[in-house]
Amino acid sequence: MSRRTTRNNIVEAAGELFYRQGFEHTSFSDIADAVHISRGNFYYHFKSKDDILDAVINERLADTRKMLKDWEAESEQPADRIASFINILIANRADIKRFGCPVGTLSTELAKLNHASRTEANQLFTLFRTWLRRQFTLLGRKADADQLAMYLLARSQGIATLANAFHDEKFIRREVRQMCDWLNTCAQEAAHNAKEI
Amino acid sequence: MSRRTTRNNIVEAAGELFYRQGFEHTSFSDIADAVHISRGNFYYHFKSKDDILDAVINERLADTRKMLKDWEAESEQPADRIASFINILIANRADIKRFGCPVGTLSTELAKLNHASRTEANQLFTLFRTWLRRQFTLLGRKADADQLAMYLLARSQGIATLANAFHDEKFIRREVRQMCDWLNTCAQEAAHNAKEI
DNA sequence: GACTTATTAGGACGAGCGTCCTAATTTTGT
DNA sequence: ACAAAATTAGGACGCTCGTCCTAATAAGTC
Repeated sequence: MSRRTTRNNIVEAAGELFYRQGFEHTSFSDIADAVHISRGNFYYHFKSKDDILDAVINERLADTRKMLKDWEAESEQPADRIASFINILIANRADIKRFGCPVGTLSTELAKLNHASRTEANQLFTLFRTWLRRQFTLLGRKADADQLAMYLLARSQGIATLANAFHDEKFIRREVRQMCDWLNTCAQEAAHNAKEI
Repeated sequence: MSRRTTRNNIVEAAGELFYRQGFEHTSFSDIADAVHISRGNFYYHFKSKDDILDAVINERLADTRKMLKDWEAESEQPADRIASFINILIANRADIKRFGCPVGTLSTELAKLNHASRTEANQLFTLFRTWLRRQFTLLGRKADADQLAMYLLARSQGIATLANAFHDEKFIRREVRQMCDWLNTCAQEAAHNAKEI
């Protein structure tokens, strides 16, 4: 897809390091070592560390938009699409156990730093929220679609936080199973309501 | 209770700053300004910054133990005690909106820093987990007490994370209401099961 | 009131940080 | 092949950090 430019390498390595070690705790030297370039050379591609962060966030936003689009293409049924969302916890369980949720932990860190890019980072949450809301609407839960979206987002966040704290993958599996059950109940209720009308 | 010593002042101010700005992002100068003491003078009371963190964590552990004990003393019914837990989200909603959950955000940060006191900090989670588990057991849900405890912990964490990201207190109120409903259902089921036996 | 101990102030230190500058090198276009 | 442009390396900078040291002051003891 995108060419293997130095700039891309920097963004990729920085994104990974920001996720694993946190934004503040990641230095230019860390990134330079990962990309195998000189430290002082960053400023040809970016004008500051914050600038790198913005690039990382924008890439994540683009990746997320693509992922959500793919999920819509892959599944006809909104319930199946929502299930795709739930299952990222399973797909990324090893990383989540070690580093938490990439979206949530970044949002939390930037909030503490009172960082200018807070808002940008929180757009990641908004992306999921809006997308989930639409799926729940399609499912026939227009009235409380946003509440359901937020419920699912919050629950996923909590699972990631605790899985990370307790280093427990099995907890993720169990909770995902419960969330899938909940989703089925949700879908059945919606179908039942639809019949009544 | 505890005397107003310089040491106590340091721990208190550091605890507050670690919560608001994060551990790493809080410098000795920040704490010194808050306590109105000289910067170099910390090392009479503590031997390192990590040492201050340990003191902060230990104080939080002690405070939490006391709080849990008080909840047990205040309420006879386990369901009411669990409700006390749920309601800290309401009591602390303003701080949670601004800074997230003190337990969760510290755990998340120390995980990224791979800090030696990670384990200590996560004891805070364990405290709540064990206590909640006991209450659910008393409620008659011995078989899945731990799962219910983890569910409640995780959900609370997620609510705090999203309330912080979206700067939304109303979301806290709504979710707390739902959790209380869930708790009531939980208690009724338990009572029903008890009758059958 | 002198002496010992406890506590504080304030600055020095070395290291690491983000940033910036310039010279060298590689790539590109003709 | 050569000039222009793009890219990189490497070090200098000013600053802040955690840490440490020592002199000054306050508190407590006999």
